[in-house]
Amino acid sequence: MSKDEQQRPEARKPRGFPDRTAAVIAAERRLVDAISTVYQRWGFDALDTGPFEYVDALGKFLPDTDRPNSGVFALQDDDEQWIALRYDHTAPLARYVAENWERIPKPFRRYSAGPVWRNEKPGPFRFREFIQCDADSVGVAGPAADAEMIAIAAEAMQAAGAGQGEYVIRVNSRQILDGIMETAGVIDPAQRGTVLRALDKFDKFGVEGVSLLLGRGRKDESGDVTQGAGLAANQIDVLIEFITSRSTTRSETVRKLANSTGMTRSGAQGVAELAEIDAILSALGIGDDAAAFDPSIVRGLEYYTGPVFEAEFLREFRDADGNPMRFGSVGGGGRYDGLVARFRGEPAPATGFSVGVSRLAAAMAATGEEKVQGPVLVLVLDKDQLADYATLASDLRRAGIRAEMYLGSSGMKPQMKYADRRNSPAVVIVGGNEREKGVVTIKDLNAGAAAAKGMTDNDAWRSERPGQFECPRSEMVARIKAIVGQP
RNA sequence: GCCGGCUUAGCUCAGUUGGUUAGAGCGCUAGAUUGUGGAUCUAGAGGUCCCCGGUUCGAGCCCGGGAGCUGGUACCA
Repeated sequence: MSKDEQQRPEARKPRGFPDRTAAVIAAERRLVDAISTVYQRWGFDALDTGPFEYVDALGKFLPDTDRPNSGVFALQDDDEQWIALRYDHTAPLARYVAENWERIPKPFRRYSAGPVWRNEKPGPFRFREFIQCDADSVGVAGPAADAEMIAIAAEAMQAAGAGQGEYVIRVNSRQILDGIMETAGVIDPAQRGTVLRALDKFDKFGVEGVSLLLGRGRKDESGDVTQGAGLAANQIDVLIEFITSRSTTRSETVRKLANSTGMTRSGAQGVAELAEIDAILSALGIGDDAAAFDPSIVRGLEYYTGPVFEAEFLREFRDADGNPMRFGSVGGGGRYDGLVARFRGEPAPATGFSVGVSRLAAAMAATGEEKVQGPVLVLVLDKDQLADYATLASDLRRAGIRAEMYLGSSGMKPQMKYADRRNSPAVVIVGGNEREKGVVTIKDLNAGAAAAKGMTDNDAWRSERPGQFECPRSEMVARIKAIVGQP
């Protein structure tokens, strides 16, 4: 091995930070654009904060303040203060609002789209950097603001391309969850955390799995055991009955919850809020299929204080190997009344919603739903005619058509292959014959490929030249516009 | 983080009890075709058998350690 080779770095990529292809980027832009438009229309103003925040401003919600790098990406600044990349848009917003409290209008409504970073184990369609599209209202108390947020979430999902029945916003209330835990006799805060996390797994593990997690614990596929909450059978019954009390309509679910025995004061208040949210959603035209009440929704732990909601994309995708894959949650939000107050000591109620754009975009690109059309390619056959080829490409660009002159040094066949790989819609061919006649030859590559499908004989394929035609130079732009579908 | 599986050509994978020069399909490059992306045929290029150490006359294969990938689980503010 030469010295040179020993010093050569290995070309490798840190995991969880995917290289994004043109198809993914196109999907991301389309989603960010569509969702931002919804937020804008509902009266939110754009506001972006920087990528870094002080660790203490990101909050007590860090899992372990002694190890500032677990969960977030943190580093020590010149002045020895710890700063960290934001893990969502909500915490930075709370800091901004607290810092600019005297200047901003209240209620304060803003949206933001941009990357956030989480230092966690990445998985399929789960990244350490991803784009979130976020809307928040600060300074608004009461269920009307939450109902609005839920309606916006539904609109955002539709804007992202989810049709009727392809998505659902599941709604629950932290107050009701607190109430039911009190009823079940779960008092210890640590145990409450374990119980909430167990309830949140209902979607994944069903009644049986959640019961195990609430009781002794559960063994996973690999044989590893998850410690349970250690509840007694009668306590587990109360909680299981609660999370399965979902009905097909919001009003029926509310009725069931209201009638459930031993409901506490906090629980009753939560139920009353859901009833109000239901009424407003109905007035806004949000049906039971678009927004449902689901007692098994929990969403994280620390900062939510009231209604919580989760957006689920129901459409089934297939991965590269053709295996069906479900999305699950692509967004979430809820009421977080304590987050701004943390900085100020006076109440600042708030509610918000966030869509995880990157996962959606990556899946859409993976399923081929998002395909990027390449440029029209002007082939270079005679090296002494470069100026002429450059003019042809320029004429196309001036008409708004994506076009390039071939810049390599290869022959015609490699140029055709290049056009194919770029997913070009067409190539422009001008050789001696065409120049003499004052025409160009245009080859519609998609039409050519379609026509070639039935041909098995090479000579026929050669002589027929499917998808190919000559036209006067003056008609080139118009003919190519027709091929690329541009008016 | 915890538990499991995997790692051989660009990709997907064979590789016998530990035995000479490690294979296939696909892909890639070139030609058959003066100027044509598919198909067919022909030829060619392409390897640190993940890394380090051990056992052995001999290791892709056995043993120990490490790394990476992957699935489950935990965490997900």
